[in-house]
Amino acid sequence: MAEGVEWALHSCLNLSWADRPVPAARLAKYFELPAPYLNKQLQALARAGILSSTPGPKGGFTLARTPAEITLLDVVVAIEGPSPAFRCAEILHASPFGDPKADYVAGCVISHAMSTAELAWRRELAATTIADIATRVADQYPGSAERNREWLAEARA
Amino acid sequence: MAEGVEWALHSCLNLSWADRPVPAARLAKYFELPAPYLNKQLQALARAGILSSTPGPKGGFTLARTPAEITLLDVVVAIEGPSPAFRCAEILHASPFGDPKADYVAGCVISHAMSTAELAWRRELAATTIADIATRVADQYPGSAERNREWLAEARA
DNA sequence: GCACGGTTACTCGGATAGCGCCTGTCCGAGTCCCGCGGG
DNA sequence: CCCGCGGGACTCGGACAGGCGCTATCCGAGTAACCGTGC
Repeated sequence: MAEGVEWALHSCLNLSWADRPVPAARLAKYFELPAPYLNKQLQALARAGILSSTPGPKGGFTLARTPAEITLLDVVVAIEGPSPAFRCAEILHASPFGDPKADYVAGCVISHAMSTAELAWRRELAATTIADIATRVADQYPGSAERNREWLAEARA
Repeated sequence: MAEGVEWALHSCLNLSWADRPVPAARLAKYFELPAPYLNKQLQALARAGILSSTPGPKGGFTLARTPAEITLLDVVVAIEGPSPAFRCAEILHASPFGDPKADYVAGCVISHAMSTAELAWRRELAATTIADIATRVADQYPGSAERNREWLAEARA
């Protein structure tokens, strides 16, 4: 899986603590990441309607929705794309007894089993929101929310 | 996900029908796939202990275990490798309040959530065996087992 | 003191190289079958 | 007719190029804040 997914998730979590737009460079500084590339990932999140971007001074990125309305699946799909990891190439079309005009995405038993497993994965991701993550972090590391909000609001580097 | 996984799964299914060794070239011909590359995938399955290879004429690949003892997860792991799709890079180490010597694979809430989802996926794959697939195919496409066994036993192309 | 316009600096946004992994290909080592010759 | 042996062909096994997607980077368009000026 693309490493940018991890960055995007942590960025969304950080943005859930901030109370005003945070520039991509500031978020990148937080994890010592290359700023231009993180910017690219945040753009993808903005295109997906997860983030809202405001240009100009004092601008940056903000969550476009409530943290409770952003699931982990939303972020993963925004970065990785909507196509599933296991894509049935329908190789049964070339098999000796295969029907060239059959729909093997639906008819192939193997494809069906893999899709079922992947559905379980997606269901799990869709059941967890950024708000859930934030709650657990607050529970596990008290005070981190306030610390991070202040840090993100500090003078830009 | 690597496309070779699909080939490996279909190959295992075919081998569960065969009653004697099948050469890689014959399996490749079944799906009109490039033989040398399919051979490479089958080698990986053999290294993982899923297939058993016998050289020489009338040689080829055979299932090393009962179809009921081969799960989809076994095949996926043999091809894709054991490392999970989402690998926590522990970027929290670089964060302003991060502990450089903390274990963020276990401590990071995001990493934990992603691992949970991936575990659900693996659990689903581990619950399905090649024998299950074969049963469903026999149920859905009657006679296909016999047809395929005969075809695989035919003169090599 | 207030309103307004120009300047400035800061932000996102998309277009552009570099690298690693998967895909695809090749040839060599090993092994079993088959035919031939001898007993 | 039966047994042993050598040639041959077929199999796997690992080493070698090519292509695509993720990683990393840059510079330009747009916009809001800020400051100076005039009223």
